[in-house]
Amino acid sequence: MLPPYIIETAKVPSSDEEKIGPLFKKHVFSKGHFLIREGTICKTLFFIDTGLVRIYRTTDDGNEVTAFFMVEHSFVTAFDSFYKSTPTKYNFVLLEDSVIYSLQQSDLETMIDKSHALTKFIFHTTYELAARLTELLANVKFRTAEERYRNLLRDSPSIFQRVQLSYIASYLGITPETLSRMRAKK
Amino acid sequence: MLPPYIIETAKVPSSDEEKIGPLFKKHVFSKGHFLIREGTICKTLFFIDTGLVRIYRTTDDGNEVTAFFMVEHSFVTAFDSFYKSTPTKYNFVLLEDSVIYSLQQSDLETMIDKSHALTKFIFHTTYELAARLTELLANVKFRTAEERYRNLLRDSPSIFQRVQLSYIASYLGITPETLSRMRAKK
DNA sequence: TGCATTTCTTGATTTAGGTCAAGGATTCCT
DNA sequence: AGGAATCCTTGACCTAAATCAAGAAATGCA
Repeated sequence: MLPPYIIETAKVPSSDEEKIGPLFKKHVFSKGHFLIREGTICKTLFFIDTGLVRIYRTTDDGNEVTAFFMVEHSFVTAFDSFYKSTPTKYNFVLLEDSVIYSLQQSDLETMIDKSHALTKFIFHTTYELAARLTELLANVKFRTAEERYRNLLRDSPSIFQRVQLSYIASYLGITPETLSRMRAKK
Repeated sequence: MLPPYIIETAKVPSSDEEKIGPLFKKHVFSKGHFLIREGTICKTLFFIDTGLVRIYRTTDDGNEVTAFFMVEHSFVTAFDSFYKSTPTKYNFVLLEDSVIYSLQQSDLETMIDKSHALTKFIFHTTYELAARLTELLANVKFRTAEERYRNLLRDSPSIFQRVQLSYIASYLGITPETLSRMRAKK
């Protein structure tokens, strides 16, 4: 079944809905569940209906680096794996109990065939992700740790309620100590 | 006309080619030409057939920050503008004389309709871009300036022949002085 | 409820890379 | 070819944030 949020937002006509609905599967997963594990090949496109996913990788020296967080109403997949069918470097783990929809890569062609509305919508969300990544990149390159922290606090205050600080630190590209110090001064 | 590289790589059947070929326009632009200027709304998807594009933005304090470079055989557009029809923050300028193809956003639907091969290919390249951005982000957050420089030198040595050093410095997220110093030691 | 584990904070010290400044080397233009 | 921009290099100094270390707080679990 197609998630109601997508039907509304992407304005998927009900004629499309009948045809592509069966391609989507609904899942309820608990906190701690891995959607994708590093080293595996990912052939699934996920849609987060409710919940929160942390995407991270492990560095050569064994540290975990949070690449980013994805919240409800986002598509996620391992970009470095999905099309190329190579093992991904990333882990996708749920930080909250979540409702997730999945679409298999093998059904993508059918989806493109049967619903332009959804195809355009996925294009759209992918470009938004690219825009977000580009923004993050500019931030981490040319803003101070303090500015990045203040901006996150301004733009996504709820993340501080939902995610432990060490993950946020590595998302910001700083150490937990530095984050702690910045929080201390008002 | 569809660029030959795409026809081959995306395996676009000649039946599709006839239908979507007319949607693409070929351009020859000189070094220094702006494909996209910040503040404008971008409704065009470009494909770089030959050449090199520098994508940069201007910070609050008036500095230019190179987000990244795109070389031949890449699709480029202002992700923060294309779908949302909001003014982009980025400039796309040619660093070499280039052959560029363009597709108007208004023709995207037709393209999706007429060629699944190309639609899939554009999905594919967009995910590759997202993978690249994610990689860059991890690099800039958790590798030293020196490591980032060495990696770039290893992975894309030709960029040093094609692009001036101050642009490469801001791509790496360092100052020109630091880049110069790193080049000096062997 | 109480113990153990994990997470967060605070302090002292170090360092990578930034800033400022001035001299060379290129490139561009007529 | 010669002068003017622009770009790159080198040096001296400084600062933001990392590292190392140890205690406090929160969370999980029997």
